[in-house]
Amino acid sequence: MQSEIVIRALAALAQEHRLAAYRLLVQAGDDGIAAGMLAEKLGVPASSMSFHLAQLTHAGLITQRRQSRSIIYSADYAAMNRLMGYLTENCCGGIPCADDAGCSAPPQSDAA
Amino acid sequence: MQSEIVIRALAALAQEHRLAAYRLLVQAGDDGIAAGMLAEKLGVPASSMSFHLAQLTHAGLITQRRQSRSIIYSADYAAMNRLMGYLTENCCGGIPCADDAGCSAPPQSDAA
DNA sequence: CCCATGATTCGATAATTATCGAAATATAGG
DNA sequence: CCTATATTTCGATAATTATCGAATCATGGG
Repeated sequence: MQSEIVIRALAALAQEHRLAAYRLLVQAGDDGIAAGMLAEKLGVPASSMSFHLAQLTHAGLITQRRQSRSIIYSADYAAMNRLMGYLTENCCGGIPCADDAGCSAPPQSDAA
Repeated sequence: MQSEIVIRALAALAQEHRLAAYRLLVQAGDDGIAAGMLAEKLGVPASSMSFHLAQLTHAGLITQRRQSRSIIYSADYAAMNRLMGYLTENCCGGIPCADDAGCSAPPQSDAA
């Protein structure tokens, strides 16, 4: 995983409406949620919601599928896990971390 | 954990130099790294580095301590773990996630 | 084909964030 | 006390990002 996509993912999540949308999608699971429904739940105009969903999609954090006239968005859990792995990579320089540090990053074999 | 601090943390990490600095600190462990050394390693002017370190500090992701004339920064692992917990909170709406989804968020009792 | 619905794209504007030199602050040593 | 070092604060400017209405595109039904 390279830092450019990581930054895009972090930037995508670092915004009130996008974070809220992402969390709703995480909780929704594979069913996903339609764009219009997200806009309604968050009280955001459709065009703004679309802009935010595009950012999340471009960052690889969510996926979209069309279902009739609606576009259903879903969280991509694997992407989130790659992101977390990247952030804790080589934690503590390989020294076994104290438990209370909670540093539990698994060794990343696909590290860039 | 409330979303405001989460957004601050994500925004703090969503920047090239700050992400690089944070990762160096994660790998450095408790020894930490001095501000000047970080600036040198990243090829960033001292004043810019200071600005970025302030953002990370304000987000609660790193801590600082003075050691003689230097200020040593260290990663706060617990903060990172809280952040990850928040992002995967209530993953899949409580439905046991598929293994390949890698969704391993523990139940967050201190969830906001 | 026409109309309604759901969503995205466009374009202009407002708001936020990054950059970096110069000046200021803190610490240490002679 | 004076000087050197390490870092932060200030201030001005550049760059990026968010917002939202209007226009456009895609789908489905009558």
